[in-house]
Amino acid sequence: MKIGELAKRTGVSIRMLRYYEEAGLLKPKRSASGYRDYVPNEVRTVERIKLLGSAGMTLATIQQFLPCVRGEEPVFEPCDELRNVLHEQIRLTDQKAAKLAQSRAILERFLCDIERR
Amino acid sequence: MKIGELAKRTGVSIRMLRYYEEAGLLKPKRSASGYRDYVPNEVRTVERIKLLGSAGMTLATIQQFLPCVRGEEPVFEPCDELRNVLHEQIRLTDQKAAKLAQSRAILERFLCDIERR
DNA sequence: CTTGACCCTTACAGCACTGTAAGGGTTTAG
DNA sequence: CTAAACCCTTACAGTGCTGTAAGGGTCAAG
Repeated sequence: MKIGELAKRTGVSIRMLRYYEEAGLLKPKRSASGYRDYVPNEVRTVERIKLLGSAGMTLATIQQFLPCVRGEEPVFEPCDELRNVLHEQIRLTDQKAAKLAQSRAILERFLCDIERR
Repeated sequence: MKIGELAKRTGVSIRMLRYYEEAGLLKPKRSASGYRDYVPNEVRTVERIKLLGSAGMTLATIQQFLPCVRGEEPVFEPCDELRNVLHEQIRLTDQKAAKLAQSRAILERFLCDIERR
């Protein structure tokens, strides 16, 4: 499968598929002429990358995490270490959420001040 | 007051004070030799910028908002329009928070999957 | 006068993507 | 064979700050 088709099937732009590769998340073989040649399985891998990305992970983090999710078996060895990544990720998310809640409170206060002029 | 002192008093780096100016948030006079000369009042303005910034506003947004907060009187005319800015800002914040909550849920799910291997 | 502390401008770096463009091969259908 | 449709690499742009460095004036104290 060439890059264009993978892009269509996953909804991820060609640009980003190349970027994923640059980040070490995909390693497609190359045809004689240098075209990237993806195995059908990669479709799922890309879906997983999207999922992890939507969980707020950086590509670098996803790279640590992906081996764990790759393959038919959902989980395996290095996951002991990856649990930490996950906890850390959750911590970061909560932290951002807290900051956001604080921002919201400030905005709310401004709104009150203005409404009641 | 020169820039170094304003920086010390507000805890904002010199770099950022110049950046605020570039964004149109501060307009200090210049001494004969070209040094920025801030009036004492600017200390409060900078504090307000920090506050609005901590509410998640972009400098561009703060610029729209600042005239409303500037001056002794906390609020005045253009605030009818600024109410919209504020509502929009809250909407954006809620939107980010929602996305974050979603991310957290995904992470949580991963964590479960892993814990229960 | 000299030195150290300050100030000025311009501009590049970095984060984490994402788009787009330039310049140039490959493949495939007509 | 030719042209459209694809693919390749390299690299710059933009977002929204923030730091840092280069190259060069200004000011105050000794």
